[in-house]
Amino acid sequence: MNILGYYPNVIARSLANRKTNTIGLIMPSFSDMLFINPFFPEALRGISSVLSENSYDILMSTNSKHKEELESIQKFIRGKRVDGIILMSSRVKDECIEFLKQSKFPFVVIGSSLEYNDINFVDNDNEKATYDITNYLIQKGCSNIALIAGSIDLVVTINRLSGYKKALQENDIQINNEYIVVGEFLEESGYISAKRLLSLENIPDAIIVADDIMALGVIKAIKEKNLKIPEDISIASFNNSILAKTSTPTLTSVDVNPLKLGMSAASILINSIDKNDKSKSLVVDYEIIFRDSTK
Amino acid sequence: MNILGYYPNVIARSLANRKTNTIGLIMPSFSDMLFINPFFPEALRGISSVLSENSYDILMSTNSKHKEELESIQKFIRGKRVDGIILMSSRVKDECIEFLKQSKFPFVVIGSSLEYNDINFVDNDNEKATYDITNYLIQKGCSNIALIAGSIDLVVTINRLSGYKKALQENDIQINNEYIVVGEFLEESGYISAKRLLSLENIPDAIIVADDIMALGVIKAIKEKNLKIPEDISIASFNNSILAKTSTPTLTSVDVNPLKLGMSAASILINSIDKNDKSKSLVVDYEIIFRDSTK
DNA sequence: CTGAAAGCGCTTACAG
DNA sequence: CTGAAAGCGCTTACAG
Repeated sequence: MNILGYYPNVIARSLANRKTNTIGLIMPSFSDMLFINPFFPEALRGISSVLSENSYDILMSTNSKHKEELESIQKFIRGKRVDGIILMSSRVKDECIEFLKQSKFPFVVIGSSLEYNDINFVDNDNEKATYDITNYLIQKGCSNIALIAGSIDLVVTINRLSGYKKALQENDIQINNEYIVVGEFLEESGYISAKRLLSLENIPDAIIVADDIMALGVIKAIKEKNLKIPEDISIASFNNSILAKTSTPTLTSVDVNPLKLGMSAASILINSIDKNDKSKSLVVDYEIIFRDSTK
Repeated sequence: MNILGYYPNVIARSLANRKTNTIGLIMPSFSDMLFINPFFPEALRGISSVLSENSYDILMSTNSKHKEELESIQKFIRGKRVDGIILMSSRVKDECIEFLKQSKFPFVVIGSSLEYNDINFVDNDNEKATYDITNYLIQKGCSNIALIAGSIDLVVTINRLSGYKKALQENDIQINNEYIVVGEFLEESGYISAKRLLSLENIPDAIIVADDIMALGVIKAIKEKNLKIPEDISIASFNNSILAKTSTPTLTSVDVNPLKLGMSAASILINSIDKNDKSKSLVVDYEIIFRDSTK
């Protein structure tokens, strides 16, 4: 048939056999962090490579506001445009997860849900990662450890907060709520949050930051105060982007393995569609890369 | 109808009216630079926002090798899956452009073609940008100016090379082929290319680099030689990513406005589809951001 | 102007 | 096992 130049009309085929061979990718809205963050292209690369091998295409949602994410999902499902959906992030009481679960439509979350265990998801053990880092800083003699987290709506923030608190408690260090700051995944936000911490009576001797970009702002604020990193204040952050390697000082940062998160998410989803697998979750290893910003 | 919970089947509609309201996005293959580069997510953001406003969705190609790009295009078109196509980069004798033009299928290129003027495209004036930078460096007293470019297959490389040569010639500076190095858009490649330049008998007093990430490698090589930036060697690069702001020293870099490139590409394509517009091209302004890596 | 029929290009289930 | 018909869920062109 190929010799005759025949090529099947994919749309007609989809209509007939009720299979689109397309996965809907729900992007974080642009107001959101993930777009700037190198996490996103890496995860997309992982998703794309696995879907490609399995002859699935990607239909990307084009929403600019957070509210539009659910609308995109509904549009994709009701319009019968996709066989499954990948959510790139998860929130507390996530209405997208809620809707997808209720619809019994195949989906997978990069991240996890506080409300449901019986869904497909891939995630790091963010609680343990933050627990490990906090413990490490304590081991190195820090006792006034602050946390600059991302939005409190994000499940990842809740998990990290909980790992942070757990480590402090186990080491009999009082949790100081002034040391917990919530920000956005932007350099400016890191800067502002750090300035707040540095204006406290007891300034922290270590700061854990949710993302490398934010950490750059933190470094800036600390340098402005003429404090030394890591002598006066240690910094540890997340995502191990190229910024962590190139900043001054270089940043201790957690590699969350976005490529593997993306690949795993895609393959779990495909199995759930093609083989009707039960809900499955996977914990992807993280790795703490120690650099000059910690002792 | 909405009250009754009716929602049209988009697939069926597409089959009936031969319109998918979907744009195919041909991603650069992963081996390629653009994926790591912040250029890509920004351009995607621009594309996405315009398509979203016009009720178009994005079908992303999932190719991992360069050769697969053309296959993706053929699959999209023959399968009648998209109404138009956006190419994220352009090469010399680009077979994707060739095929699309021949098929008379609506498309737009982010970048330009050396072979065709009568296609839809958006691009910076890369020749002039490089011309401007080279002139600036000459004005500041540099005369041994090197160029670390990207792949020679890319049209952007050809254009920049030509702007570089033009500025040298106009200033009666001999073009030294040893000063022209071709690399990949990776830090390591910048490092290796710079080491080569620094091993020459007459080392350059200025280096123009195709991307900030590569420039980091260049900085590293120069520091290893205990040379000073910009006193001994000036550096200027492209893309004005966050790396340019945060590296030590900070980098003079060209902001190519990827957001606008993406938005313009999308709107030109939509006009070409919906209003059957003639081929149109747009030159997007660049801006040279001067920082500490140049005098 | 309205409504029923034909058609988009496939797949599937069924008659032979 | 093969081949023609019915059906996927819309839109479009046409008869009334």
